[in-house]
Amino acid sequence: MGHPACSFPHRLQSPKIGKRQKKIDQTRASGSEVRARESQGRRMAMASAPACAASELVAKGRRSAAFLQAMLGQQPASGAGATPHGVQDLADEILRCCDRALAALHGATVAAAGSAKKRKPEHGPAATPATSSKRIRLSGGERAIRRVEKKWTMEDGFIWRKYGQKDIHGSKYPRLYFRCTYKEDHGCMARRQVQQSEADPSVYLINYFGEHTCCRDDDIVAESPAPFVINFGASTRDGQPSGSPWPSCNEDDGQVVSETSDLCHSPEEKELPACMGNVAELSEQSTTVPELTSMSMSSPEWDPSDGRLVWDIGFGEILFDDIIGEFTPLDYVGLFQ
DNA sequence: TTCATTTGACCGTA
DNA sequence: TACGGTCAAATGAA
Repeated sequence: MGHPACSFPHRLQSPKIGKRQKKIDQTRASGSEVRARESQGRRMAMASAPACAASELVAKGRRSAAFLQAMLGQQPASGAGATPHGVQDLADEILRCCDRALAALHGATVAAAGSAKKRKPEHGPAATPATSSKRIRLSGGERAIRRVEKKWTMEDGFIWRKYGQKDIHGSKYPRLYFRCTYKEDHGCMARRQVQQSEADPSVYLINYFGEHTCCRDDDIVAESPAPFVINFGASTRDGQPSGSPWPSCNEDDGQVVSETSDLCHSPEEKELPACMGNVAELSEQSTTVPELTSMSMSSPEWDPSDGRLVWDIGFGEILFDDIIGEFTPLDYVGLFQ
């Protein structure tokens, strides 16, 4: 399946490639078909299952911490049974850590997503889209669409194979070159370049080139685990705690499929437009996005006055409803305290 | 033993 | 000629 953006540099047809292809062919000849498929299945599982499981575990941990916090809050404010302040702080810290872990697991896109929605254009001159598409010239001379993303993690749900690293002139951090692991198996031409932001080393600037064709193979689709489904828990209009507002792995309905862009999104981006958000799409909807460097995440907090989760990400408070409601009916959102 | 990563070298472009 | 992108042998990890 060809995509204009997938055209590979013509150097790949050099004699060197013949040498490399020979090695690859040898490797293939030595391995049985069964082993290859097992390996393939393992890799595909690695692509999403661990993140899924980790997300679920962290969400569980967060629920437990939230209950603990609630229990502590029910303790009398004074008297013999009063909760030590440090314990409350500890519970808060656990919640924050869980939030950040979840954010990291899903590309930490929600902060940018939420802020992109709430943020007013006059907030800061340095606002730049976290994602952009433009045409650039590749080394081979051809042009291709690329997508640029800012993320707090290099993980995007795909399995990448690093094939190079280069110190970039005038840049403090090297640029890492990745191609899809399934380039040889499925001819997937997706590539990406990852470089740490100089302004904020915790932020990765990721350039995507080409389109993932590996994820379209029927056999892989059949082997791959169930798509990452968002479960916000049962409707809790009665206010009963029923689960985390964070996504978790669930076979229930409620899967929301986002529109696709010109490039293949990662499975998680496809399956998880809600809650954790998709920085690419959301940022494309808005013209400006706040600088990631100035954002600080904290736990969403329950506002009993109007029954909403409020999320302070450093740009003033953002209503959790605003993030979730963008994609999914609020009835799906299980609010918890 | 297999596979992924590292890293120096090579090549094309500006 | 400088720079960026890619290759592929060497190396290390599982």
